[in-house]
Amino acid sequence: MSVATASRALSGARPVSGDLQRKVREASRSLGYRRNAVASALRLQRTETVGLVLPRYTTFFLSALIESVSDGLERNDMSLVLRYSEPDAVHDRDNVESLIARRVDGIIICPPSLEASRESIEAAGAVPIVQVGRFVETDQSDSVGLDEDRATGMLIAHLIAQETRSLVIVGLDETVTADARRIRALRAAAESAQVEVSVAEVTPAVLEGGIRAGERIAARAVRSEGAGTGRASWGGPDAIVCANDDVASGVLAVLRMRGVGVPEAVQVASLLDLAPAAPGDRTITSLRHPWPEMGREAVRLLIDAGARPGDRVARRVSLAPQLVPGASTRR
Amino acid sequence: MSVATASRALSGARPVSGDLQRKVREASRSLGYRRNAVASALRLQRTETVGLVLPRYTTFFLSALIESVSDGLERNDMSLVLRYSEPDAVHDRDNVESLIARRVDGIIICPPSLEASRESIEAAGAVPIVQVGRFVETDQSDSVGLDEDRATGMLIAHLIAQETRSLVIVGLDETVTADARRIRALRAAAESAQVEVSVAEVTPAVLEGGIRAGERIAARAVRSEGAGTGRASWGGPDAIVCANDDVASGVLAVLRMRGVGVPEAVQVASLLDLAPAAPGDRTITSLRHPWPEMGREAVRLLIDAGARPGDRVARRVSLAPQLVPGASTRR
DNA sequence: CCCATTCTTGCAATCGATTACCAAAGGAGA
DNA sequence: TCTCCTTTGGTAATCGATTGCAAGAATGGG
Repeated sequence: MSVATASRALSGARPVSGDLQRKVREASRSLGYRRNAVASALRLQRTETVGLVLPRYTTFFLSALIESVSDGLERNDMSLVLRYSEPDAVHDRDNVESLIARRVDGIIICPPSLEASRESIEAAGAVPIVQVGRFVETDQSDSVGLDEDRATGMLIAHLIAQETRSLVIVGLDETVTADARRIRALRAAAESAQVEVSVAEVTPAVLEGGIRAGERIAARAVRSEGAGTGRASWGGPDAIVCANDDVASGVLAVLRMRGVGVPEAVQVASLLDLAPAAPGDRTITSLRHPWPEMGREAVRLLIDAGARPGDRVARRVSLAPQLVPGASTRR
Repeated sequence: MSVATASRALSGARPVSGDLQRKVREASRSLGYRRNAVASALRLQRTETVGLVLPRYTTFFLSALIESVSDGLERNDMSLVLRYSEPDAVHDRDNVESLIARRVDGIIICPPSLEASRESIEAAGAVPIVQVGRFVETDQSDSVGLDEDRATGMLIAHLIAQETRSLVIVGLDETVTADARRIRALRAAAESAQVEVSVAEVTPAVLEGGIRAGERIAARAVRSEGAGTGRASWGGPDAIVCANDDVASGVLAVLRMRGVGVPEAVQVASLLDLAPAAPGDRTITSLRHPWPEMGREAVRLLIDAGARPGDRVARRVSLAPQLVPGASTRR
C-alpha cells in the first residue's frame, strides 16, 4: 500500500477501509513508528510550538508563569520553547529571532526592558506575540497585565475601619519606578480615608528586612506595660503594609515576640503573595498576583490570534491581584 | 543563481566566490530571509533542541535548574523544550514520547516517580537521556545527582567543636524517605563525635514551623536571667540544624528576640539554601545545593553523548552540596 | 597552446508527512 | 444494461535546506 494510505489511516484525514485501517495500525505499532513532527511541521507550516521569553530573574512568579503557560499549551497539544534574556534588548531580540527561525506559531514575552524591548517585539513580524506582566507600548502585540492600582484600593478598603488613623509601608523603595507607583496608589487610597501614611524603606525586601523594620516600629511605639494585646496598649501604627510575604513574616515575628496583638492592635498585610497558592487558612492577608491566570490568558490570546490571521487589533487584558484575607487583619 | 549556491554562501559549507557571496548576503538581508530551522532539521536529522521534563513542583530549585540548563544549551546554540509531569508515570511517559516525536536531540529528566518512571526513561530508545536530581536505576541513561551524605558530613564537621554536646534537628520528617536518610546521615556524623542528637519534627518546613520549634526549644532551655548572651546562660542545645533556610530564619528570629546569642550560645545551620545564590555576607550557614552546576553538567553529558553515538556506557556524576558559612555558626 | 588540476556552480535527490488530483471500483437509479 | 455518483486507493508535488555528483571555468605547468 502507499504512504498516502498509511498517512490517512493514522490521521483519519480521509476514510480508509476497515481492513487497511487495522493493518496500518498494527504495523505502526509493531514497527514502533512515531510520527515525525519536524516533517509534519515543514509540510503544514505549523510547528505546534510556542516560544516563551523571560527575563533572567529567579523568582517564584516566573516559575508560576512558566507552569501555567506550559499547562495551557499542553491542553492544546502544543510545546513550549523557553528562552531567557539578560536585561538588555539585544539578547532579547536574538531570542525572538531565533524563535522565529524555529518557526514557532507564537511568542509570549515578558519584556525585560521597557525602553529597549520594542524592537524585539516588532522583530516578530507576522508571528503572533503576547506580552505578559509588563507592557511595551506597541500595536503589534496583545498583552496581559496586572491592574495593581485596583488591587491596592481593595486592600486599603479591607484594612481601613473607623479607628484607623495611621499606616506604615514597609519594604518599598521609592527610587524604584514600580514601587513608587505602588506607594502613590496606597497613599491615594489611604489619604482619601483620612489615614496618615509613612514609608519605612527596607532593602532588600526579605525576611531580615522585615525583622529590622518591625523592631524599629515597635521601638517607637510607646506601650503601656502589661496592658494586654489590644489597641489601647499599642502606640504604633494601626496598619502595616509590607512589600511581600517575606517582609510581613519578619514584621509579624517581631510583633508576636513583643506580645503585640495582631490583628487587634495592628493589622498587617502584604502586597505580594510569594508562596505558591497555599490552600486553607492563611496567616498573612495579602494580594495574590494571578500569574497562573496570566499564563492561561496569554496562551488563549495567542491561540486565538493564530485562528484569526490578519486581524491586527491589539488586545489588552488586565487582571487584578486578588485579595486573600488571612489572620493578620480583621474582617 | 541556484538555491544550492545561496545555501553555501550563507552557511559557508563550501567556498563561494567573493562576488556571489556578497550578493547573497545582501539579498538575504534585504529580503528579510530567515533560515528555516524546521527544514534544516528535517534534512540534517538534528533539531538542535533538547527536552526537559520536570515534576510539577513550584520550587526555587527547579527554576534554578531550568535556568542553568537553558543557559548551557544556549551556549551550544540549542533550544529548550520544557514539559511538566504530574507525579504519575503515564503522563511522564507521554512527555518523553512527545519529545521524541519532535525529534529532540536529547532529553533531561527529573523523574517524578522513582518506581514508575523507568519505562519513561526506557521509552527514549536511541535518544540520549540524562536524569538529574534523582535516579531511576537503569543503564539507559547518564545521570547527575547530589551527594548529600558527604555534604552532611561536612556540615557536622563545621558545627562541631570541643564543647558541642547536643544537637537538635528541626523540620525533617522521619516518615519521608529522603528526610529519613538525611537524619540518618546527621546522626551518624554527629554521634561519632559523641554529640547527642534529637529530632524536632515540624511540618510543613516553613518559617512558621521554625518559629514554633524555636519557641519550644527556648522554653525548654532553662536560662539564668540576665546572664548575657553566652553559652553559660543557655540551657538549650549547642547546635540546631534546620531543614532549610526558612525554618532556620524562624528559629533565628525567636532566639534573637529572646536575646540568645547566635552563634555564641547556639549555632544554627540549614541543610538547604533556598534563596538564589546571594552574594556577600550570609546570615545563615547552609548547604547550597548546586542546581546550576547540575544543569550545566546535564547539558554537558548530553552533548557529549550526542557526539559519541553508540557508546552506551551509563555515566553517573555526583555533586556535593557546598557548605556556605554564615554568621549563624562559629568558624 | 595543450593537458592536468583545482575551483565554482548547478542539478537533482533527500529528509517524512501531507494532500490535490486522478483513476478505478462499487452501488443506485433509469 | 448504462450512466452517474460515491468511496477508496495511488501518484506525484510540496514544504525549505542541504549535499553528492558532475559539468564548466579558471589556473598552472610543460
